[in-house]
Amino acid sequence: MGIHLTEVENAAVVLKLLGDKTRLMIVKLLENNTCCVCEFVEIFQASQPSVSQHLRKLKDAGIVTEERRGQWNFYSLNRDYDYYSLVEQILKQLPNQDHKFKELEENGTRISCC
Amino acid sequence: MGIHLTEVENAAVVLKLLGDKTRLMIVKLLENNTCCVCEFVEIFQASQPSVSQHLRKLKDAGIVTEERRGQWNFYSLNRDYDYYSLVEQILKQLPNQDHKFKELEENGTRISCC
DNA sequence: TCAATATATAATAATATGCTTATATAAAAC
DNA sequence: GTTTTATATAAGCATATTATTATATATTGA
Repeated sequence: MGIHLTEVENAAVVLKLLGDKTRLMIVKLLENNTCCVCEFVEIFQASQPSVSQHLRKLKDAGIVTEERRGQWNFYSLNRDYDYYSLVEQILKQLPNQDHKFKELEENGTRISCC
Repeated sequence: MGIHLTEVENAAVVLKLLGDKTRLMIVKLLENNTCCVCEFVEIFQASQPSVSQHLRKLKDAGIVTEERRGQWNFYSLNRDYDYYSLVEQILKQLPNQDHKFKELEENGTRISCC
């Protein structure tokens, strides 16, 4: 988080990052899961670069962490993040989205990596 | 809130609105106070139209309410707002900012209306 | 009625954002 | 080693956002 910013300003940065439907859904899905890029591409029916760019913003901010496993990059919620409690409280207000993963499986579109 | 939007999408709209340091501070200050525009102009050292435009966005979304009293427009947090619990939880994560009002009084810059 | 005060609104310009397309990288499979 | 798969990055463009400047409105008080 930038130097010289107040707590409120830092929080505003976090909220702005979560103030995008794709990123907010990514973070909500990561609440209970570790996912690789391909799953998000399927779930959002979005382009790979678009998803990748959203993930990079979240990673650069420290909200999520990235872990390379072979060909795949797995993303997780960073529970050591300075503003994790803010993120946590926001996620608690949102309905569970884990059915998205089941839909992928049912459609047979769940990529084998994940 | 727009039609056809999911709960997560609606929440993203709220977070985007609060993802601006000026608007987030406005809403935090309104947590315990009812304020008119001139106070915000003083506190933020911002232009009157800038503050007015931020307040309009918050009002249009339903996050705050506006009440005309004579020449002045007083703004309050809308506790009947659909996503008030989300707003409330976010504000709980932020440090109290009521000292801002005391600073105005001490500087003698607190406008008489408020 | 006229001037002052408080505020809203409109127009504009600068900047930021998010997507697409194209390309680069890196690991795995053959 | 060449191809395939998964992903990242870069460039470009369209749109959105925010501040400024100028102006309009509405209330108050002389």
